[in-house]
Amino acid sequence: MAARKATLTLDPIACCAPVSTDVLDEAQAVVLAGAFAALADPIRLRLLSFVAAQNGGEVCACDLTDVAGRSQPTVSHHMKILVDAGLLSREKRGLWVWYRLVPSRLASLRAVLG
Amino acid sequence: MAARKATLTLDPIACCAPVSTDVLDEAQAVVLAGAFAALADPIRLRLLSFVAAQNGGEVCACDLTDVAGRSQPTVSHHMKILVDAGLLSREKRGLWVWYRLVPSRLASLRAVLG
DNA sequence: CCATCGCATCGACGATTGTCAATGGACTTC
DNA sequence: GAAGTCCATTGACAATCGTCGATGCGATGG
Repeated sequence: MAARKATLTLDPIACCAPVSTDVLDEAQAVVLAGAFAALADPIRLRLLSFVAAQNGGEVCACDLTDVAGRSQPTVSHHMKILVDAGLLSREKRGLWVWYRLVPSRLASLRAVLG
Repeated sequence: MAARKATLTLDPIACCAPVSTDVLDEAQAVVLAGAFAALADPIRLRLLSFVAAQNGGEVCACDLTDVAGRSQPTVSHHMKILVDAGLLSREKRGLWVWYRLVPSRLASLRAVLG
């Protein structure tokens, strides 16, 4: 273990002995950060919770502009981010598009925090 | 319950009956989004996991530039974001600054995802 | 008191993000 | 096929973010 970098005459043991056993590597960190970034917007959180609150488990895209209070292109943009992050699945049936939660993805993120 | 907005002659019941019972309100969403935003950067995730990996539970700021691979001002900036988000606590002892996890904060975020 | 060290803050810069109007593509109905 | 509807994509813009060099501030040691 490398010694402290401090050149002051303070007791070296006073500053750490970094036991960096379990630090996330760069690649893992980038992937996880991308997932959390998808949650880092109030509109997307509300959209996600709206999907989660549905009884049938799915929601029609046509209702989302009201929930978000944003224009249709903006909502579409946010939903794409959530889908790309793996948090939602998207299915087109006829004229409408339906979204569902991807619980396993949420679970994996939850695991990172605990 | 409001009827679908669709004006096509498709079966209205084919598109949703939005039972928006539990949607996050705006204020909650903003606070949560802020917390997730703190996790939405690879450097910050690595810094956080580095703190979490410490045996003593705390880490000296003097070791963080090596872990992050970034300049000292940049690391200080990221640590401030993590502290402001309530994920880390900061304590100055003599010349050095020490950081610790705030487990309760992580737990509350985990709860949101499940 | 003065030199030195650890860390925060400031100022500036390019990169990324959230937003909307305009447009396009896929599908349904007539 | 023509008209209409839903949704995605594009292009543009202001705002925010990540980064670093320079500087400032508090603490330590001589």
